Amino acid sequence: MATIKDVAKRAGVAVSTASYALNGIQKVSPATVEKVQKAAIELNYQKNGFASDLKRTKTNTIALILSDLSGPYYSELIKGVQEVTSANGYDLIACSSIGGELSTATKFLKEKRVDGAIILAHNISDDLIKKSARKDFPIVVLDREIDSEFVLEVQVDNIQGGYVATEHLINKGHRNIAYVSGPYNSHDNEKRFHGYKSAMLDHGVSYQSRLKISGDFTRESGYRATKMLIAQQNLPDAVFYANDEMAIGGLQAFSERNIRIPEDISVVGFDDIQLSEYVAPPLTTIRQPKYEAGALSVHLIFQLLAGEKAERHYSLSTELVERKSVKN
Amino acid sequence: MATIKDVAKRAGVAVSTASYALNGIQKVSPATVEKVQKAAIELNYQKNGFASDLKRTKTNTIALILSDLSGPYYSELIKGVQEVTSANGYDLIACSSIGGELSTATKFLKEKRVDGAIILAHNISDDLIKKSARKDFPIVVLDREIDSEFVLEVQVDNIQGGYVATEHLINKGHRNIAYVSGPYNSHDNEKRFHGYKSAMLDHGVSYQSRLKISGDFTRESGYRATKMLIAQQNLPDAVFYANDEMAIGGLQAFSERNIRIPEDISVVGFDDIQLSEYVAPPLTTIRQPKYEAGALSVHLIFQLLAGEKAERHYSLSTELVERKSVKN
DNA sequence: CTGTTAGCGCCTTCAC
DNA sequence: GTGAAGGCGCTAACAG
Repeated sequence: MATIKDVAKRAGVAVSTASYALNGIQKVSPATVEKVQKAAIELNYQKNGFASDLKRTKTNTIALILSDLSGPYYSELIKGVQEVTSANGYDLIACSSIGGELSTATKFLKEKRVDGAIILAHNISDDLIKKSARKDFPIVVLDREIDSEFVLEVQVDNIQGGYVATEHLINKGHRNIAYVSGPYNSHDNEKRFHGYKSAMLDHGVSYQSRLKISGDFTRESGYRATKMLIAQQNLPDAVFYANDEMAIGGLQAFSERNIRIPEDISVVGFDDIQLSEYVAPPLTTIRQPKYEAGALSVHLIFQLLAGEKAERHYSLSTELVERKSVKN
Repeated sequence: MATIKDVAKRAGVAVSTASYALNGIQKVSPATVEKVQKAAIELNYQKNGFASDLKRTKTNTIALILSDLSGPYYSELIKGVQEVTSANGYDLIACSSIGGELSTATKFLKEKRVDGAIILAHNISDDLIKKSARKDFPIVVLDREIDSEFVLEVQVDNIQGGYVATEHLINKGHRNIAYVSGPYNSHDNEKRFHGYKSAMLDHGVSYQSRLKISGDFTRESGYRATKMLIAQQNLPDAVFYANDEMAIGGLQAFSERNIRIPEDISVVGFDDIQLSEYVAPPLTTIRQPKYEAGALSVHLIFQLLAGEKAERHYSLSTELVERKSVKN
């Protein structure tokens, strides 16, 4: 592997001159630049990224940290992040936090292998995030609240989403509305639940704790929760699932028992994942502005990197997507 | 930012000793190790990853290069790669090749910011791959053939897949079978088509070029191609779409014209994407061993990195998934 | 077991 | 406009 030294030698100049020439710094004569470039090509020279980063203490790349790279859910989010990142001439790498403390994500955070990070990964601790963030290493969190000067929060308004979903059900004449929850440690779940309860309250519908069934955001758990609901005999008028995956699991459970959606019972989900449009019946759900969340997050990172100030908290609103799983 | 020097000073030892202690090299007394660790914690020391990589000329991370990080298609593949990578104590980063020559992917390849790469991205040139690969930087390509000592090819047996799909249609009594193709520059498409033709030939079914309709792997193109097919009046008995996305577009076109699947016409796709199970009717298709492809690829990288020899070409076989889009 | 020291490859003052 | 030299933070001989 040729180094800049080799190039300099071959071009018959000093290393510094070669460096200037290669980096387009207006300090060398055109003739010299050409000589250097020629030598570089002849030697198939490629700069060593690490050495360069080490020296400049800047990587020009930002990381997107996800708990699971393979989740189809992130598609839109990634797109938003990617577009803005490259529009600003930065590089983006995605890394997974699987493995917790030993994960690639943790390593990149701790060792500052990037200039900033966007995090949507439960299994990265608040503590690590707080410790890692600093002026020249801003972090945006998408799934939690962290009180630190260099950590910004971009959130989807889950309370409003939960409220709208529930209100829709109420407006369609439903009163007895069950809530299938996400895991207890999920912020998102808590807020959706909060919205659900508020809507009930505001419309004079009474909430009883038996209406809350616990799930964990997986399809399987939605299936199980629904089975349980069915087994308990007295079925509610409608079910609000804290996410689409669980709703799809629920749909399956209902269909196995020949309970028709929406004739016998109405269903609404949350997220608007791609599948929701295709299941039978197509799922009425709450769309999250994922692309926007991604794009905004990177924007903020660049803002902080540029030394500008920014609000610490952002809330993006959701939108009801009406399809066919709610009785009219 | 504290450096190892600061730690050493605070612990009252030499830098090398601190380095050994921090890296768990059996050369320092337990007492010293403790002293050093204490100092490190007090100073909130974090090693600088670049400096470390620079010195070791090894990053312990491999890159997965995809043309579009946001494609849901890759889910399984990524999982395979991820699991094997972390099982070997390596880190994985995913990066996109959007932007071609200027992309993050290109930069990582050129600057050797990782120890090896797995590539599934049309817009990275063969030339760049050939130039980048070397003994200590093995590359696995998933979507093409490249003749170079340090580039390995892992492929799905598309010919066999195309053959099996077509044969299935023939076995079910179809004779007049259309093929909706992917883009012309796609290796995968070409092989699937090849399989299709072989199966026809082997079963004494004649192929005419009018049976081949061109598409480009997008849902939209499947929709358009199907519209065209319908407009031409004399509908075939069955359509083999070169991928599921197009088949799903086709399903929609048929449904708009009230052409029933599979009563009026049979359909088979290719890929077995998640959606295929949920569309109406559920799509009969060819499953690709994506997880296996990912896992195998990383395995091979590690093998080469360890200096072992490996076959240069691998072919993984596909499998027919029978659902409801083919008439019995 | 511990300390000294020489780079890894590059960038960047500072003199000339 | 060009060259010499120092150092980014870390590791790994080598000596003691």
